[in-house]
Amino acid sequence: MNEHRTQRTARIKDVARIAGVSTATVSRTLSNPDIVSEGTRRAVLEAIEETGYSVNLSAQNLRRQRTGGILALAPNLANPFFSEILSGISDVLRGAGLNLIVGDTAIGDDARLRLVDYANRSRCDGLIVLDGSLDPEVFMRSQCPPVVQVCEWIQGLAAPKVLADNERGAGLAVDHLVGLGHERIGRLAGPEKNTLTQARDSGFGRALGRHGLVPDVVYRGDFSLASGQRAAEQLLGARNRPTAIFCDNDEMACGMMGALRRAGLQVPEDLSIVGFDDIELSRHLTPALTTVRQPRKALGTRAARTLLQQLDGVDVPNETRVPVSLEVRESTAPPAR
Amino acid sequence: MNEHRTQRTARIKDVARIAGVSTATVSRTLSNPDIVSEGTRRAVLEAIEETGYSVNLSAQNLRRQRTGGILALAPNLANPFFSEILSGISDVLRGAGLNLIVGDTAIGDDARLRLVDYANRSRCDGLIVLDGSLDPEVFMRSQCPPVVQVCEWIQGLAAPKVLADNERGAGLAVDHLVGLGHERIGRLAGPEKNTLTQARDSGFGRALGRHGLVPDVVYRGDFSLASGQRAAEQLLGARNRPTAIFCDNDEMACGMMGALRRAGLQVPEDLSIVGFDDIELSRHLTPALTTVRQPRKALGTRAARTLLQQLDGVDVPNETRVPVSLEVRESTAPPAR
DNA sequence: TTGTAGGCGTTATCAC
DNA sequence: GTGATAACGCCTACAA
Repeated sequence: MNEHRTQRTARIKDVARIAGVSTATVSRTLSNPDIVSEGTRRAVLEAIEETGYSVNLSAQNLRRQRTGGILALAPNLANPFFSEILSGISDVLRGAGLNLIVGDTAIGDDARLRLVDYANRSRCDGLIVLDGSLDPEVFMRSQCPPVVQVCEWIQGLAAPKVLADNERGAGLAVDHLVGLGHERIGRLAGPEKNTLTQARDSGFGRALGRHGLVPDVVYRGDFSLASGQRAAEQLLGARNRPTAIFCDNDEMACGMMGALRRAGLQVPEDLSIVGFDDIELSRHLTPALTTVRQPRKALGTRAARTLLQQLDGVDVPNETRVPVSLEVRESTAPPAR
Repeated sequence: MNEHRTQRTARIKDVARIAGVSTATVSRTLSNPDIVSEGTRRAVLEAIEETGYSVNLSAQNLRRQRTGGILALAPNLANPFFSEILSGISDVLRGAGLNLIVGDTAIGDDARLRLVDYANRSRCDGLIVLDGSLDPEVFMRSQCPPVVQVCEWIQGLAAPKVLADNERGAGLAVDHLVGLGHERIGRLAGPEKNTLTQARDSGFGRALGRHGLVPDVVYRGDFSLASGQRAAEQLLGARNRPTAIFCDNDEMACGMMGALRRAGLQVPEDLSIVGFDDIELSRHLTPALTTVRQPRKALGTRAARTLLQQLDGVDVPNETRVPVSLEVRESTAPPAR
């Protein structure tokens, strides 16, 4: 209870002195309590309590040759889609005593250069990559710690992936729309080179094919609300509209729906819309959005667990598929006669 | 170019040996290039290039008595409101060579205990707190590094705050509604003990007072879409409805609006709604939401800069107010006659 | 301008 | 069971 003037935070030495043992014993008490005797342990714990000691992580990390941190690389921190995945990652890492360090890859030109610094054993013990547009080479150098990819993935990077079942999701959307009677089904897709978009494109095409149909118009967006709005404007200007649109995420669907309704078009009466992700908002829209549900938190936790296994030297599957499901709400209906 | 079998990553010693200098010189070349001679510098940089050396941060941190990380504590990573602030923080920290470590405070019962471990100099060089519901004591212990609070703040914690001008925001909303002719203005507020809600409550009441009015009904929510929906249900069941509602954030406003419209009520014809935050979504809703704009990214960057100044020993203002503005859109109109 | 050397705080190895 | 002690990799007086 006595206040020292110099509030220097306690070191392991201080604890050792007060407990009347060596620093080695203090260290053991903390990391391997079973091998110290009952009495010593108690003395040490008391001294720790008294001094308010907590281990210096920089020193511990140096000694243990690790950093205690996992770096998550996301294209856009501000996007709720990614932040919920991060939340899942965070949960798992905390349990493992690891810090979650986040890196926003959506920055200036120097971002790619910097990445080399970050993908380094001295910076982090592992990487979780949520951005499929990054250069694979960075992650293939020997200094780079283990990597896991989530949601999106990088062409040519062999690191394990944790993915939603995108093909199946697209299939569910198509089956639903065709079941309602739609035959002219368009698409609001993500960027052409995005692996996730490609997977859904392929699922979309195949599912249509099973029903003897072919894709109608395809618009390109960038997953933003604004790009949904832009696609709606294109759609409104077109002569021959599809009766339904399958969007690559809920935000674009939402942006599109807003613009369409503002222009006087009725959803779903004039046009059915299906989204992807099932962000929380979707059920609160009017009309509530029919969408393919993607368990984002689960994607995050799975990714983090996969990475931890890798760090433990356990073999992990090259690809983990997380199931998706269709949430049918109000934005889809049979096409107008 | 020669591949070693053991891909041991290069140390400062290796660089020194190859460059034919001492490790001290290598270190100086990196941290203070001006004090080494032109030729030596070039030799060292070449050796660094050749070995692919990058400094070991654990060692550097230990030596420098720092951690290289700033911990941001947010109540809910999955909430886009916070994630955009984090994005601003991330930008600034990266520029300063600091890692952004994120901690989700919305976790199990043990969270509060753990906090003590995290608010520690050996864990991070500084803290940015986005959660006003935390225990102030944790941040007042001597082991705790400098703290900055953003958006919300903790009663009894003296750490500098970076805040939106909540009182004024509420005032803008009220002035707008009163200007439209509303006299019975209700409120969908956040939790009673939330400091941010309190500030807006007070701004709300004062602004009404200036117009000779008093607050109408007050609903309590928790900033979630779902709680907006619940408030709408209460509202729908009430006899004597206000003609306008001022909500503490856009998500509650959105949840409320969705539920009202689903029940057949027209916004803004039957009820005007004003939100707070101006999240990206708000302009895409139908009707587009009138809301108080809060520059979230700026809040993040200001907070981060304030913290960096504190770390540099610069005096910082106890409170920084970031201006807000009213975005008038479609969800507000004169009250029905 | 450059080199030498001690120490940052911890843990693992080796004795006892 | 416990205690010395030698690293972990880097930086910075101090000396040259």
